[in-house]
Amino acid sequence: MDAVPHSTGPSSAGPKSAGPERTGPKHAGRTARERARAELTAEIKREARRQLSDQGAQGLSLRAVSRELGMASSALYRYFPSRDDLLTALIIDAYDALGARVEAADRAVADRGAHRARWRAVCGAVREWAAGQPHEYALLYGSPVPGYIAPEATIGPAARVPFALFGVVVDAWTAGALADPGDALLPELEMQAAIITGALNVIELPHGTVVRTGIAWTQLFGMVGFELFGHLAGTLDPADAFFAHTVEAMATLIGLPADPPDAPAPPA
Amino acid sequence: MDAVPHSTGPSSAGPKSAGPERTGPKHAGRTARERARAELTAEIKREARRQLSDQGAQGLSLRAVSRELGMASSALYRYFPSRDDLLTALIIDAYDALGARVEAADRAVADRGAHRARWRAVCGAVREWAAGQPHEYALLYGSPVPGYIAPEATIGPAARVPFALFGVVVDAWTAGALADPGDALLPELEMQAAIITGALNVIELPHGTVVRTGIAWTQLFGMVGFELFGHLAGTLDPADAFFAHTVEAMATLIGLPADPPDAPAPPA
DNA sequence: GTGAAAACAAGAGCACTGATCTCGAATTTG
DNA sequence: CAAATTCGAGATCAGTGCTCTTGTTTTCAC
Repeated sequence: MDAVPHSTGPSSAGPKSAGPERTGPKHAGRTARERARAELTAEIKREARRQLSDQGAQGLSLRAVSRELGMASSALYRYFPSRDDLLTALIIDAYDALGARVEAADRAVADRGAHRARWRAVCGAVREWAAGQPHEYALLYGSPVPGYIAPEATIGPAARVPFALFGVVVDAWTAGALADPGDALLPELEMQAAIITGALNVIELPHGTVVRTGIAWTQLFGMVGFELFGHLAGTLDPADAFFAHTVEAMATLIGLPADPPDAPAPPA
Repeated sequence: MDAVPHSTGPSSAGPKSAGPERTGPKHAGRTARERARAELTAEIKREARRQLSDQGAQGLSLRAVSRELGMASSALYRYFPSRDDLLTALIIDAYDALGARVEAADRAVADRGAHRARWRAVCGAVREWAAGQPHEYALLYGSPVPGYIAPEATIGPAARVPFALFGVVVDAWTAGALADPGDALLPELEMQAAIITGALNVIELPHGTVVRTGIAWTQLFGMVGFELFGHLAGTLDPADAFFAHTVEAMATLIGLPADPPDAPAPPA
């Protein structure tokens, strides 16, 4: 997600003081002060998320948040050193919310061997989440907001969706349901596919399949973003059919076989 | 810069009064005042675009623009009723710049029958333009900036890229170089494909091909956006190979045949 | 030409914003 | 209990988009 290793350094969420880390993450908020701090932090984020959902990142105002919470604006800086840090915290939360939703959608498919149904579920979950929280989606996948350097802490949560997508493909492959497309790859791409395969903790996965899944990944977010940001208006605008069709087309591109007949059929 | 004849219309730049339209669009700036107005408008946009390229839409400040131009900030409102209107003007210009670049890249392929080469050229032009003006790309395809309602005047310029993509496909089809993929489409999608086909002024085009081109269109922008916004970092980050490979894969998905041997070969 | 009408630039001002600093009050820690 | 730390509030600063008023300049019709 971000190329610079030290990213924000001391400027990410939370107070910069290394502070009372001695207890470790045993249970939340030992002292009353710590508990109050955690609660207030959560409350700030909740109110900020509310404003974000209302008017987008542009309309998120520290002063408005503090006003709504009945505190001075300056007090907010004890919890988030800057507006961007608050935004970063919201970004991480949003990545995690989306990731959790997607993973849940995958898990909800009872038949773990119905790979195409799982693929549908994962893709559909992305679209549904985006439709439900358009501003948060825009925060994650739209233009980077400030000058911005994506903090290190976001790359983990951000990877959950591609992990879910690749998880389905890996399962299909290890189940023997996938054929090697036998694509010829450029050397650079071959190496990158190898790195991805390694990150997936899987013995082997045809590199052509890896790349095709990458194509489907970028396609999915391109399509969802276009729908959400109005670029499909006038042509593919009610995008339900286009989306459903495309998800199948991408599954076919990867090579996911049709599900057994008792699996949930494609919508409509 | 702008292609639409009356350019801004009543709602964007310019005073709201219908004013001196009697002369018609014969030649730019008849009276001295009109000429000065046109020049200043262009100068404002130029300076605004400069600031945009520097710090993104977030960093575009009316006051800074006026300061740089040596005028009072209030005077700027005679030319653009609001900051969003200035942004809208920049958006339209950017769409046109991108569209012109893409169309030029297509035209630059001498052999009009080398459809795959033209496809490569068009896709590559999108990526190159995006890399060259990341902030303007973000303005067009990132999160909608204000509360925002895409003004009517943007849809024309915005359509130039998909038109260029479809143009290649239509040419390939009319040249008999394309096979009907014979995709089964949902009724809604079938209707939308018919609408698109109608908008293309082409007698017939297999609806499956239309939809596949739509898939490639969304994939292209998803991939370019992901690269530009850093979502490929750590995996497919130097995206040249991935991009080249994917462009070919999408051309294959549509059914564009390989070019004749004397045509420019795929890069690398 | 001349006088009315329209367009214009500038300045003051409003209601905001993010951010910093200082100063008492509360709380945790030794 | 005392010292150290954390905390909240107020004042303040520089900056923003935008509006309104005032006086000047240009244009247009007679």
